[in-house]
Parts: sequence; C-alpha cells; structure tokens
Amino acid sequence: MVVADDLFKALADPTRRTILDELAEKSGQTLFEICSRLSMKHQLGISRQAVSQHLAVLEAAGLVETRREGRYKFHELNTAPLRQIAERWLVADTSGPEKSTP
Amino acid sequence: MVVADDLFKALADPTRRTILDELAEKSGQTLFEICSRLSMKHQLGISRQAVSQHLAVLEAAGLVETRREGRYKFHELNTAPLRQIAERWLVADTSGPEKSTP
DNA sequence: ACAATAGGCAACTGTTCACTTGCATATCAA
DNA sequence: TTGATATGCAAGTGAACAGTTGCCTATTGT
Repeated sequence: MVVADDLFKALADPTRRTILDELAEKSGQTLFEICSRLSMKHQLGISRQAVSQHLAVLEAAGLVETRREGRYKFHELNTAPLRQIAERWLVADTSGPEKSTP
Repeated sequence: MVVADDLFKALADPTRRTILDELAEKSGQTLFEICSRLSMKHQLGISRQAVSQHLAVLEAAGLVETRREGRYKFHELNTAPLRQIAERWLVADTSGPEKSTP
C-alpha cells in the first residue's frame, strides 16, 4: 500500500485533481495531450514541466500508472488507492454522535 | 457541498487525519481531550493552539461539526463530505466492492 | 470577587510546495 | 546526420502552510 501521506498530498492540489478527471475521461494520454487539454478545456495556463511534475506526484501516490512506447509515455488512472480513504473513516461510522461529558 | 479544495486540503495533513481517527473512535471530544489523546496515544508533541487551528480547518471542510455547551465545545466527526471523493472518480470503476449506502 | 479552566485571536518563523527557467536525453522522420 | 518531437533533471523563486508565542475573552467553582 502506498503511504497514505503520498495519496492525500497528491489529492491536495486542484490541478492534479483536474488531471485525474481528464485521465478518467480518456485513458492513456501522453504528457502533451494532457497539457493541451488542461489549457483548452480548463483554461489552465501551465507549463509542460509543471504538468510533468504533477504526474510524478500522482504516480508516486499510485493514482497514475504509466507505460512507455518509444518516445511516448502513456498515463492511466488507477483508482484503487482511493478506496482506503473511504475504508479509513466510513466503516467505523455508526452515524450516532454520542453525548459525553469530560 | 463544501468546496472540494477545502476538503482535500484538510485531509492533506497527517495530524488532521489523526484527529479524524480520534473523533471516529470517540465522538464529542473537547479541544483539551483531543490534545491529551494526541500526545498520549500518538506521541504528538503539539500545542493546544495548533490543534485548535487544525480543528478549524476540519470544520471549514465540513468534516467536523461542533456544539457549544457553556465553556465546553464538543467536536464530532462528519464523514459525509468524504463520499464525494468516491463519487468523483470511482463511479465508472466496477472492479471494487459495491457501495451499500442509499 | 477571585482564581482556575476552556477556548479564541493575531503576529511571527521555518518549512514545504507549485511553478518557472534552462539545459539535457531519447526517439523518430527526412 | 539533421532537425523536430517528446520527455527528463535540477536549481531558483514566491506563496502557502504548520507550528509557536503572547495576550485576550468567557465560563465555572469556591
């Protein structure tokens, strides 16, 4: 399991979450394709290097997996790490706030 | 819906996640009770003010709700905002466990 | 009233983070 | 090979963030 810290830190940035949205919509995009979509669809004026760094963070968190083909590197979304978020707090939720006095 | 940015930023800090764990285990704790548990159970040498600021961030994200009684302020966990995380990216994914919540 | 308890506000500090800039590497087409 | 494409690495900058420190307000018990 990828460390929880990497996962939550990766999700903390809005640009990275938009990248995840893009990869959810179309899997297997290259770095340049993601750059294009961010600037076209989302009006994000951001450099290629910045996107590359974001993808590295997402990959370290296990949210993005890559495969290399020649000079192209394709990126795919992996939602598996997201499940531990729900499992951490939603399971123990008995939904009844109990009253306590110190 | 609480802005997604507040939610993910709130979850980005390990101390705040530990506070959520504590509130999941025992609901309705006061600031001082949370401080005690963080230092006792988790060996977190952290000031009361720091915990107070963390709680404010968690409350802004909708993850913690508070009620005041005299000089006490009780904190309760609210896991509802966490569901939008799953709903954002896990919707098209069929490989995981079914969600049983209505 | 007085002191102790529970919490709040604001300024300051050191660190982390996102982004840029510049250069380098690797693959492919002519 | 030459040039164009696609990506990688690393140092530097400005802003955001976590935590501390100091002081203040409100409530409660004696």
